[in-house]
Amino acid sequence: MRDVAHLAGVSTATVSRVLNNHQHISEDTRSKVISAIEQLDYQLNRVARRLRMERTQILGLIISDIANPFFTSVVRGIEDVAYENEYSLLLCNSDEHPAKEELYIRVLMGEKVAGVIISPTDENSTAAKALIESRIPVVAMDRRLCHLDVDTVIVDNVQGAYDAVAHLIRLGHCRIALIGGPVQITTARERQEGYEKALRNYGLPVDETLVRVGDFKQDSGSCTAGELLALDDPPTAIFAANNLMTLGALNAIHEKGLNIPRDVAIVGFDDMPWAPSLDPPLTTISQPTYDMGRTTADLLLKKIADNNRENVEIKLHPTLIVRRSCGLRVGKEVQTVVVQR
Amino acid sequence: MRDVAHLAGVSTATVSRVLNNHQHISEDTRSKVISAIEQLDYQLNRVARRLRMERTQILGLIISDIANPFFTSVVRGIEDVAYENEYSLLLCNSDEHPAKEELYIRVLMGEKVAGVIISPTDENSTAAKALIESRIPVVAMDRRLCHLDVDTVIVDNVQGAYDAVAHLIRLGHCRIALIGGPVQITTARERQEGYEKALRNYGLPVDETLVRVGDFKQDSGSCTAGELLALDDPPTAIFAANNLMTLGALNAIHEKGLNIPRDVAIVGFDDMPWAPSLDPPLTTISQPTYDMGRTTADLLLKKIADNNRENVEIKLHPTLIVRRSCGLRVGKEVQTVVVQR
DNA sequence: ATGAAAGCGCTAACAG
DNA sequence: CTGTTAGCGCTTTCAT
Repeated sequence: MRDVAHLAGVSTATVSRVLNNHQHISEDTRSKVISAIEQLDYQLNRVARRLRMERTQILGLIISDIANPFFTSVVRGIEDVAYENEYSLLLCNSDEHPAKEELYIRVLMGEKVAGVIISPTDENSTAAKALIESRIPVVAMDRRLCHLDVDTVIVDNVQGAYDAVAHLIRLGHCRIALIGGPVQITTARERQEGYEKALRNYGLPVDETLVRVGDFKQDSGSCTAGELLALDDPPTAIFAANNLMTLGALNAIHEKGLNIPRDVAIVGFDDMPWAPSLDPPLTTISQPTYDMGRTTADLLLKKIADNNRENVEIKLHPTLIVRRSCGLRVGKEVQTVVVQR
Repeated sequence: MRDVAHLAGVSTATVSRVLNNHQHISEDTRSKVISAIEQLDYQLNRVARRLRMERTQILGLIISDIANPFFTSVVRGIEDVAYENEYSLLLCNSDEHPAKEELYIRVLMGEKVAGVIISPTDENSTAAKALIESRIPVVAMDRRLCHLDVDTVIVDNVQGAYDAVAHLIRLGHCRIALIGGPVQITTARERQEGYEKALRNYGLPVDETLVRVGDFKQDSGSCTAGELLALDDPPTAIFAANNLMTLGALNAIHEKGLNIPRDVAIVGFDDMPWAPSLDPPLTTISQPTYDMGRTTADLLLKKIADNNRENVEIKLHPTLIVRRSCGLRVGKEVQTVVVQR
C-alpha cells in the first residue's frame, strides 16, 4: 500500500479512502491511485484490515456432517447469498462431535468472523452459549438451540413426520417402525413427536419395540433396519428420520432379498436428487434445503447489519413426495400404487 | 492479552510465550499465566497473530461444485487432515465459473492463507497461475493445471474410462455412447481418451454421433441421454463421465420407460453410497474420494512445511465395481448378470 | 480534499 | 527466564 501511495504521489490514507469508496475524493487522485494499484497489481491485505476494523467479510459455518447431501445443499444456498454479498465462508465440520464443535467455535471467535451459522450437535451446547453471549451474530440452522435466545431457521419436523406416517397409515399400514435420531438433537425429537402424533391420531398404539434410535448416519440405518426386520412380528412399514439412515435401511432390505413395498414399505425424510432413480423410487418428505440455506444466510446478514434486531424463528415447510416405496395394503395383499416416478 | 498479563503480573511477551509453548519459561509463571487466561476466559486474537506472523492455520479450498457428492467426500478427507493438524478451512465454491474462481483466489491471497487446494474450472486459469507464482503453496486436485509446475493429486481417468468401456465391450456391446464433460477440464478429456482407447483396442469405430458433451451436472446428463436414445440407431450402452450426469441419464432412461440393462446399459464414473440401491444397482468406476482428500491435504501440508519441495503428481487408482446395470448381450438378447448388489 | 499519526493485538529481536 | 520495544498493513480521527 505504501508503494501504491508513493507511485500515485499521495498518502496511504488516500489510497485507503479510494479502496473504501469514500466521498470527498477528487476524480483526479482517484484515477491516479487506481492506475497505481493496477500497475503494481496490488492486493489489499485483508488481515490487516480486519485487525483494524474488527469486522470481517467472513461468515463462519459449523455443520454437523459435510458428507450429508442435505447439508451440502443448504451450504450451497448459504454460499450463494454470501457470494452475492461479498462474504466468504469459513467452513467447519463438527461431524456430530461436541468437542470438535467447541474447538471450532473458539476458532471462529478468534478469527473475528462477522457471524456464524451453526447446526448444533447438542441443544445444550455450552460453547454455542458462549458464542451467543459474546454478541457475535448467530443463527441456528436445522436444529434448535433450546433455552437460548437466537435466530433460528428450521423445518416443521413434526408436520413432516406426521405426513409421512399418516401416508403410511392411509395406505393400510398399522405396524410402522421408526428409525429415529439422537435425542439431544431437536430435529430427531420433533420427528419422533410427529410419528407418535400420527399414530395416536389414527388410534394406533405406539409400540416401543418398533422405535429405534440411530445416529443419523448410514450404518445405523442398516443396523436398525436389520433388527426390525428380524423381529418375530416385523413392521410392515418403516419411517426413517433422515436421508442417510433411509439409504442404510434400503441397503439392508435389499440385502435380505426383500421387496419394497411388498414385504416392507419405507418413507424417508429429506428428498435427494437420486430418490426417483432408487429401487423403488422413494417416497420422501422433501425439505426446501437450498432455500433454507438462503434464508439462513439472509437472516444472518440482517443480524450483522443490526445486532439489536429481535431474534426470530423461521419455520419452513416440508412436503410429502409420493413415489413407489409404500404400496397399498389391503388385508394381506399389497398393491403397487404408481403415482409418479 | 494485556489484562491477562496484568492479572498474572507478567508482560504480554510472557503471555505470548506461554501461548506458543516456548521453552525457557518457569513452571511457576506458566501456571500463573494459564490460570489468568482461564479466569478471564481469554481468547487469542488470531487476526492479530496472523498479521504479525504472516502465517496462518487456515487452508483455502476452491472446489467446483459443493453439491457434488464426489467433492464433499474429498472435502471430508481434507477436513479430517486439517483438523488433525489444527488447520481450518476457508471453503469457496467456484461453481465451475472462472470468474468466481478468480475472485476467490484473490480473496484467499488477501487472507494470507497458508496454502490452497483447488479443482480448477479451466486448465489455463490465469488466476491460478498468479496464485502459484505468488509462491503460496498450492495443490491441484482432481483436475490438472496444465503448463504449470504444481503439486497435483488426480485419479487415473484414462484407465478408469478404459475399464468402464472395456467392460461394456466384453459384455457384447458395440454401440457405446459417451456422455463426456467440458473440454477445458482435463478430467473430461482424459475420460474421453480412455473411452476412445478402449474402442480402438477392441477394433471398434469411434462414432461421433455417439459422443456427447455435457457440463458435469445432472441436467446435461438427462438431455444428452434423451438425444442419444432418440437416435435412429440408438446406442446399446452409455458411459457417463461423471456421477451427476449418470444420475441425469438414469432419470431420462426411466422416464422413457426403458429398462436397464435390457434396452440400454449404463456405467457411471465415480461410485456413490446409494449406487447399490439404484434401479438397477449401478455399475461404476469407483474413485478413492476420501483418500484423495487426505492425500491432497497431506501434500499441501508438506509443501507448507517446505516450500522448496519439488512438485509431484500423485495418481490414484479407480476400480470398476460391477453391479447390474450392464447385462450380457448375446446377439439381440440381453441377459441379466448378477454379480453383486 | 488530503496528510500525519495513532493504534488494532500480537510476536520476536534484543537486552538484561 | 522475562521485560521492553518495534512493527506487521491497514483505517481513522484530527489537522490543515
